[in-house]
Amino acid sequence: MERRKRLVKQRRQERLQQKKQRILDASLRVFAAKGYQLSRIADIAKEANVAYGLVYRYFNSKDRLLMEIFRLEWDRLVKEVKAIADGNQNARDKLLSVAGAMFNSFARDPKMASLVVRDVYRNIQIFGRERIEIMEEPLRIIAQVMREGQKKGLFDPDIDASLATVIFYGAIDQIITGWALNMFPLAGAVNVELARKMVERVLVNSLEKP
Amino acid sequence: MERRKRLVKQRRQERLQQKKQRILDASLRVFAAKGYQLSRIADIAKEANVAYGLVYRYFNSKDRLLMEIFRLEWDRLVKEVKAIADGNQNARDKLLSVAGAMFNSFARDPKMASLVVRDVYRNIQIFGRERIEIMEEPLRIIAQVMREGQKKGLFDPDIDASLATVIFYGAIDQIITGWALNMFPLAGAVNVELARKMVERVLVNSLEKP
Amino acid sequence: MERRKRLVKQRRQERLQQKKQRILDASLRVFAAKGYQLSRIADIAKEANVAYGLVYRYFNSKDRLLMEIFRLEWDRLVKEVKAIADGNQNARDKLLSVAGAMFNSFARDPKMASLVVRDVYRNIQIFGRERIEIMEEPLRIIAQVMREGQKKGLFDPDIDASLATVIFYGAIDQIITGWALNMFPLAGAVNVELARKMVERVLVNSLEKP
Amino acid sequence: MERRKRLVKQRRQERLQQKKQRILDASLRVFAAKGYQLSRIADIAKEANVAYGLVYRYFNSKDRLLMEIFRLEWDRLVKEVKAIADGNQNARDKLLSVAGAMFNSFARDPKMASLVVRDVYRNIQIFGRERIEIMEEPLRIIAQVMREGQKKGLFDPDIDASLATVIFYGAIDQIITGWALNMFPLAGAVNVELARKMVERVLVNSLEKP
DNA sequence: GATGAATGAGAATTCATTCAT
DNA sequence: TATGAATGAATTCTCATTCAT
Repeated sequence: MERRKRLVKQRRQERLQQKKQRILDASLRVFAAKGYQLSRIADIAKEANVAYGLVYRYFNSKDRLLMEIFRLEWDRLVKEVKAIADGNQNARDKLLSVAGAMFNSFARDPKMASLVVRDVYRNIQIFGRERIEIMEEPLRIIAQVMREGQKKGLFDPDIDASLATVIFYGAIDQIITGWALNMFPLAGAVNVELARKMVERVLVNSLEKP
Repeated sequence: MERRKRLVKQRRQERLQQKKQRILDASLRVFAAKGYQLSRIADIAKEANVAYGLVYRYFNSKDRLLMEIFRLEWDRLVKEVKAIADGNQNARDKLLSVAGAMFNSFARDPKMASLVVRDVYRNIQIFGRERIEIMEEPLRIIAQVMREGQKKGLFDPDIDASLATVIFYGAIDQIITGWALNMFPLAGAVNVELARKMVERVLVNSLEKP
Repeated sequence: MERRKRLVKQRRQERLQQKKQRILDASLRVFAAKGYQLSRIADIAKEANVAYGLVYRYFNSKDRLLMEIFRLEWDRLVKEVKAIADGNQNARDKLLSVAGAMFNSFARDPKMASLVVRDVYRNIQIFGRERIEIMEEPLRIIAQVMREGQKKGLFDPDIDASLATVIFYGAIDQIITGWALNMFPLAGAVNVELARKMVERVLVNSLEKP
Repeated sequence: MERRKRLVKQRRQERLQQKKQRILDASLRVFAAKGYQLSRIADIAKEANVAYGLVYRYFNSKDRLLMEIFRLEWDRLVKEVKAIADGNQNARDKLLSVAGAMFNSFARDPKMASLVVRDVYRNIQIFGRERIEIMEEPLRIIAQVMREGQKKGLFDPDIDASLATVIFYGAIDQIITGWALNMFPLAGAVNVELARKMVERVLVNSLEKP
């Protein structure tokens, strides 16, 4: 008797979770298609096949919805990057792994990446300082790897670590942006392997001590 | 008699031009301060000390206003970049000059750069495909320099020119973004000379044939 | 066998009654704290520790809930006032007793009185004509006492009984309102005895035949 | 030439003022008919024959609109009451004049009085403490007159001035409420003269020193 | 009976844009 | 040309009420 009750409860929980996920998925589709500003909650509700009051039960506002979508992906990425930074590889390989992780993140879910690139970024000011720090997290980690590489004698100490960090991150970000916006000159080609190789060839190698 | 008329006409023209300029300047200040979405035409009109109906006489819409602001700066930059590409330097020096031009462009007018970085860039979907091509112009030119360098035997032909272009452009763009948004790890420091040097050290050198 | 069944049934009834009472009590607290308009059913359900669907099982709507709360107290008061009017005292003492009953009603349950004063009273239009008549009941009774006093030669027949009724009722009501809203000049002091005395001194005495 | 310009400007000013007034009048009608809560800005705009954005140009919100309507009337009343209190009559005549002013205020504009009675009062909590003080202003003034009467030896010093104030004010307010809501036992009859006389007979006389 | 997820009508408010003067 | 009053479409969010479990 007890067991059955628990089962029923659990199943209900699951169904709710599914519904939340359905809204999340629908939002992603809608945001990705029309952009944050042009998306209406009504569109999302329709896409998810729920009443739009329900969107507000799960997410308190349109902003929160965007942030939640973003956090899910971003936290995963940051965690991954952090794990790489905390790993046993040398600084050089860490950077390569970070690049790989970021590229794969896009390959895995291009719509999400698109959304992050286009909307979260642009709306930084709406979300306030707190959010910016979240977005800067990968930069912090990369900077730390850069300095580690210099300390260990692997990277050239004459290189400005801050700028190198920004260059590295910007290069990767732009590649992803190019993919996301289908920009010249990357139009059409999402080749993670090549991107990794080129980052290595053009960027990472040159960090080494001459 | 004729001459006087012409003079009067000319002076009037000038006064109008001045007013248009005033609106343009005001828009830049307002957009830069609050971002495009949060800026109201009323704010701009107030800042420019004109009635807001007047904004519509000179610019057809808020979008046009942003685009026009953007075009002014962007066209200047594109022209400069194009001039560099068409010049007599070798490909390597051309890239360095392009980086320098872009950095200086920011140093000259940080607000404008901010605006471009934050708003134009991220509003691409609103402005439509046509705008994207304008924004890609520098990429086209840089790509062309890359290929020229490879053809001339200066750059390594094994490097993927498209990706190298994106990496180069992304790195510069991210540095400017970092300055504009006062982002970690560049917060506070706008050092054009150092940025140029690091781009050379980390990026451009590695393009050369080994 | 029969008896046990009845007992079980009775106990269940009681439990239900208790739950209804809990909702009623909670509503009172919530309405009193935030006012009718700003109170949400969810607040009440939370305060009562029940699901909010349950509120609808016992009360058909938010309006009904307010009315039911109100009726409980109001009916008690009206009954009391009616009993006084039907009693053996002379008209003069009846009025004093009515004033006392009203003041005590507030002293006994200030929150309820507050609610009546602030919300029921001012929501009359929402509740419709039927409700107004309920609210006018005490006025009817007081008017009747007034006329009785005049007929018996105790009160001055030149006084307009209607106006005197309204004056008497309004005075008492305002005193209670002052207490309920903590209004100047009664702020802080709830002195039923003094209020009774002053009503006698200022109002009731002057009704007598000169 | 100058003069004509000024004239044009002035006429425009007048037309604007008229429009604001038209909105104010329409609001009063709508609020009075349906009550504040049930009135929609759209109703008011329609009644005033303007677009509803315009309502927001003149009044920043629905609340402000109600408050502005209220203030216009209330300030007039308070000023009148204050003038009476500051006048040369003795305290007794001052009270009578205050009662008269309040009654006339209703007779002059019953809809307004209705609105004040039903909505401003009820929404006191929405408008916050500051508003309450405005509403208490007449009470302050009356209390002052009461005390003046006692000091001058005209009124019985054994009477509690605070309570007497509340009784006096409550009586008048209830009479007006009765008229406004067409309540028993005053239904139908708005007789300012009789009301004045009765307040004198039943209330004011009894304040005097025995 | 009890729960709380789901529904969706409803209203306030904003602001780009138009237009009469 | 210049003004700023006027317009009203568009959209978010709330919350009483219903209903499946």
